[in-house]
Amino acid sequence: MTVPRRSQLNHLKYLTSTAQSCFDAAFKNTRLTEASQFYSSLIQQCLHTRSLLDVGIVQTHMIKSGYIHLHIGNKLIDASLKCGSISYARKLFDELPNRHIVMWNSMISSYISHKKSKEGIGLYERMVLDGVYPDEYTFSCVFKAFSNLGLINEGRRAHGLSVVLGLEVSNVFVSSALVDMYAKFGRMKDARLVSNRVVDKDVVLFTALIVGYSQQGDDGEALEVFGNMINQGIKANEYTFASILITCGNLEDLTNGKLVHGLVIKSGYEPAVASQTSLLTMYARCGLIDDSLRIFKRFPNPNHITWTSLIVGLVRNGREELALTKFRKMICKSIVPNSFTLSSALQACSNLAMIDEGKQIHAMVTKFGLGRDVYAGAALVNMYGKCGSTEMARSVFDALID
DNA sequence: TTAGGGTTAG
Repeated sequence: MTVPRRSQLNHLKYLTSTAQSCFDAAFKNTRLTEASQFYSSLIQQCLHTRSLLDVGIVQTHMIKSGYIHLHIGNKLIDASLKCGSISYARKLFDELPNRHIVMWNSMISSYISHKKSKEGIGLYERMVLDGVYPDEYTFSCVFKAFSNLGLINEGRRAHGLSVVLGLEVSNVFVSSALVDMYAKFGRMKDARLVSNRVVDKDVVLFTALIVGYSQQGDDGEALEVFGNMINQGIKANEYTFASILITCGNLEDLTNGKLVHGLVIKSGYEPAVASQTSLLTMYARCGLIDDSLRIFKRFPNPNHITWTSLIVGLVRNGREELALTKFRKMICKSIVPNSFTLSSALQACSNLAMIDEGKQIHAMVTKFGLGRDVYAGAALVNMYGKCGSTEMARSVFDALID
């Protein structure tokens, strides 16, 4: 049997609907290794077409011809995931009598990366109950799911298992995922303990630690960690620079902010959107709003985060009128504002006591489904209160706590 | 077979 080409998948579709039995008879005469090669090639074609329908056709044919083999079954699951259907992959996964660790990991990580942390953890727990040992790939994705779901005790239990299996600090992917989990739970002491035990630290581990300290309000420690990283000869990347610039901004530390800006240019990360946005925020926080405006002008296509960063920076620096001009311009460009953007625009209205503009933004809050958002709600209450409309402030407040 | 970690706006 020759290796099938694109046309053979079409041919298989044709056979499936018309002369299935003739093809099956011919197929059964071939040897198993050839069948494996045949199906592998067909699945490969499904990956090119990214069509779940094709995966289904191949699967149906495999079942009908009696050729279901673990190796091929795994390939089918992989193809279904790559075609974007977790539910179809899960159906195949549940039907397989023996599952390879790779497939457990593929299923779990697909759930978690598609914001289905609960399902991912459910499968992880079933894997452990089934006596399948999680490996470094399993741990590198499940810790994120525990922090997404706020399950600290379960996360700590999984951490314990990774220690027992000798994977806690021997694999930096596992360690950095652990550091990130503890940081998200606000447990920086635990994050630091894990990090200290890692021999081969890398940029991701350091970045997770820096972000953790910064988000817990310990920007001084974040800056110190960054210094340690540089001293150890580990190069910062786009993610690290974006984070450390925010740290400098929080500290209103223009000296270090400019020093980092120099490093960003030297490292070639200046064009990166996150670096630019963080630079803009750092300068705004340090009171150099004109530098922020200059950086903003260089953006060819600013996204909603960039626009919002500028608006927030302008309001912070007492440039509310320009903030509202930029806000209107952003809306004209059909960039959808979110809770961050709208609450900042409302802050500008509040400072300027512009109730009519505030009312228009109130309508947008409702239009974009943020009527129950606490930040937008608080900004509305504040705006109506400052503009002397206590009745409206009260009504928004009551709707919020209802 | 082939699967994995960290950024930017309150």
